[in-house]
Amino acid sequence: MPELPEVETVRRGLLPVMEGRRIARAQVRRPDLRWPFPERMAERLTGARVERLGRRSKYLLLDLKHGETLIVHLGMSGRMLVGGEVLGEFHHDVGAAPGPHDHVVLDLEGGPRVTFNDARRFGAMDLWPTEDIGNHRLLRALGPEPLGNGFSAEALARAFARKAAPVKAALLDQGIVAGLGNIYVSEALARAGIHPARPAREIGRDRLERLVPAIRAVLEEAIEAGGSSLRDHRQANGELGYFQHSFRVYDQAGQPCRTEGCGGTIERIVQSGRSSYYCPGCQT
DNA sequence: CTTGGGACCTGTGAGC
DNA sequence: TGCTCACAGGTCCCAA
Repeated sequence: MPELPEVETVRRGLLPVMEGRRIARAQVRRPDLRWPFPERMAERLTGARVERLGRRSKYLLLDLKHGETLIVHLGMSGRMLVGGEVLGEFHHDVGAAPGPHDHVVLDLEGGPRVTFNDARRFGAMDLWPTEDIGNHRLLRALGPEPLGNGFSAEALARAFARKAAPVKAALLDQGIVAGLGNIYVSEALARAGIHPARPAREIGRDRLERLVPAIRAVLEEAIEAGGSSLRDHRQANGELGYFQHSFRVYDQAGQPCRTEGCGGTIERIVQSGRSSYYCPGCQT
């Protein structure tokens, strides 16, 4: 579910609710998500003030006043509910009582209740010293932020230099660039005119110079649109999650290519067990 | 070292 | 209506 734009949308939604506020009470309703929760997580969160709410790749980072950071990953189906609103996955269930998938509940002092809900439980949470956050096992091997200064055609050229793997797989590798997922890789490759099966090392410098801004543009536009909402029937908040209407190829198999004068038809292929979408007419 | 496949989970929609 | 199957926005871990 959530790739960088969706996680950033969640962060922006939580910001006014959580930043600067104390967690009056934390409830942990099961022992684990993908991994066991850290020792005594509820106690360590209770009473903690959220100093800063940041993001690294697809991870939310809540810096707490006592020097620990709460690391949150939404996995495939993780959502954050604020009061009755859903941030991150824009399905609804507004106002529903705590359900079987409401795993962590945070009651903020003078603020609403924030609930972490994750049906599939591929998500994760951990607590780690803020000063050492870069060494956390989940964060230490991440590549550059695609919207940051460390990401460039030069950086991609170095990472792709001896990679025989398809460019689709290379861009999903979080150690090469952090935050892209299945949707935005397909969308970025479509914008750059690159076939997803092309071996990464075969892509020339000129095309990498097009790929980098294509990645940045698609992420920025998606953030602007509040991310992408798939498989939802309706929205609680009309301002959120409209980027799915701007997909050029993702989930568009059989549809005509939107590129001017192309006339191709979008195809779906499977690469390392995951769907890739592209236009055979204008992606080479 | 690289690469691909399996594993982890639950929910949903299509087809019969 | 109810069943089965394919598939879903991620990524760790391990075998080849």
